[in-house]
Amino acid sequence: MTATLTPPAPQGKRERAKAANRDAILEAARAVFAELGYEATNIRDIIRRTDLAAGTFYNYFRSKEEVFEAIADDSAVRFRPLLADIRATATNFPDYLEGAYRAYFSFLAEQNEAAIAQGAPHMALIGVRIDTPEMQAVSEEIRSDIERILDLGEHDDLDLDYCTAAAIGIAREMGDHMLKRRPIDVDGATRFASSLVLKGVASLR
Amino acid sequence: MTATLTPPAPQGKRERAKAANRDAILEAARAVFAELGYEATNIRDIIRRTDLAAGTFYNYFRSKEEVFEAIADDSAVRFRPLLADIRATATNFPDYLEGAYRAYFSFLAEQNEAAIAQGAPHMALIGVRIDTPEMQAVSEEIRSDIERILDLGEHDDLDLDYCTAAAIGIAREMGDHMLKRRPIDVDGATRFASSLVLKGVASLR
DNA sequence: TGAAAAGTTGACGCTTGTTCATCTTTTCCA
DNA sequence: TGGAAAAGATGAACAAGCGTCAACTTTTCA
Repeated sequence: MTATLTPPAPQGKRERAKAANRDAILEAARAVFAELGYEATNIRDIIRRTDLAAGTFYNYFRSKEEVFEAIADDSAVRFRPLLADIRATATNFPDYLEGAYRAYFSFLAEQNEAAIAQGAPHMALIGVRIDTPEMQAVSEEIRSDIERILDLGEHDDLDLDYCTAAAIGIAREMGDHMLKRRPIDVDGATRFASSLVLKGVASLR
Repeated sequence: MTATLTPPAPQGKRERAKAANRDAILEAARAVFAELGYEATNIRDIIRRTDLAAGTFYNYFRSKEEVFEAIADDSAVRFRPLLADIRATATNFPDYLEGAYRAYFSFLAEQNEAAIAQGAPHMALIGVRIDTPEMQAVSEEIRSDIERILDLGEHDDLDLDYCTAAAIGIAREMGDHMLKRRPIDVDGATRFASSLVLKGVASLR
């Protein structure tokens, strides 16, 4: 699928090896989870796909659950800069909304490109959702983006928290459905989601 | 928490025992998952809370994952009749929407009552979502409810699938947030969700 | 009433998780 | 540049937990 974002400097050999090992484990885990599903996967399956020894796994992750979370977290880490771009560009709410949804739906499509191409054998990661710290950070960014760009005043009683939750819920659920359609229609999903929220929110202020 | 819906007739002794055992396992599993979290729980932890033997577990479920799914499924099974009530009563879209959201949010609050009362020790089941057959059935019911009640014609090009997904995504995500607030505000969540969707959808037709 | 069917039991063998003493590689400073 | 110290990898060994199954108990039914 995709390698983890490499931090800027190619530091000492030790640190590079560490990053590479971590990536190798994540990469292998992604593949195995997709192939066997979460429950059926065991740590030896994961480590066998790398050229590392069993014990090494525990230098990086404490359990299968932790690798799984790291994979999810990793996605959030890679998504953040895309969202930052939108934030930097959009000057009004409609543009922000549309940009953010498009960014998310395209990201999702890319992420699942490989799985989709080979007919989605297990899709282990679709339908099971987890909340990681990085994902929460993204939520909070979106929340403050909305607050700023809508320029919410004292007596605007739009419930910002619910508003963010609703927008994100739409993205998640629609994202799953979008991935199930052929051809994958990022555009349609983006238009649908952004106008729904735009008009819905307008009526709530 | 809550016992599984008991089927009408109290049949032969054998069948009654089977249902009771299954319920006992589900009940124990719910408690243990909530206490230890999913990953930390093992099958013996679950079986120890019942007066059954280890081997008996495998007469009912194949794995920990399967019990987990059964718990989720069970929720959907209990939710369905509530939704059926709404369907039977509501004659227009706004009423249906509001009724369905209220039913869902109250159901959610009740489900988590126990956990909330004791300060939510682990909340193992919040933040991890899974899709079970019963849950998909509920989705499909909602989809056809919307279709019928909006009386979608040939050239209405509202995307029914996305529409359902969006409405459900809002419920799920807002539901999590609602549970985190004190006091729990079913009313506020219901109003927010239903007007958002109502106005949003109106603009999309 | 008793024989067959259904279901339960828990000890056992085997898979998987986790640790750790040892070895290899890298760092860094004289 | 040499070599001691630190960091980290290795995999065999041990521990924990899974899932099976032969024996046993309970229920059904003719």
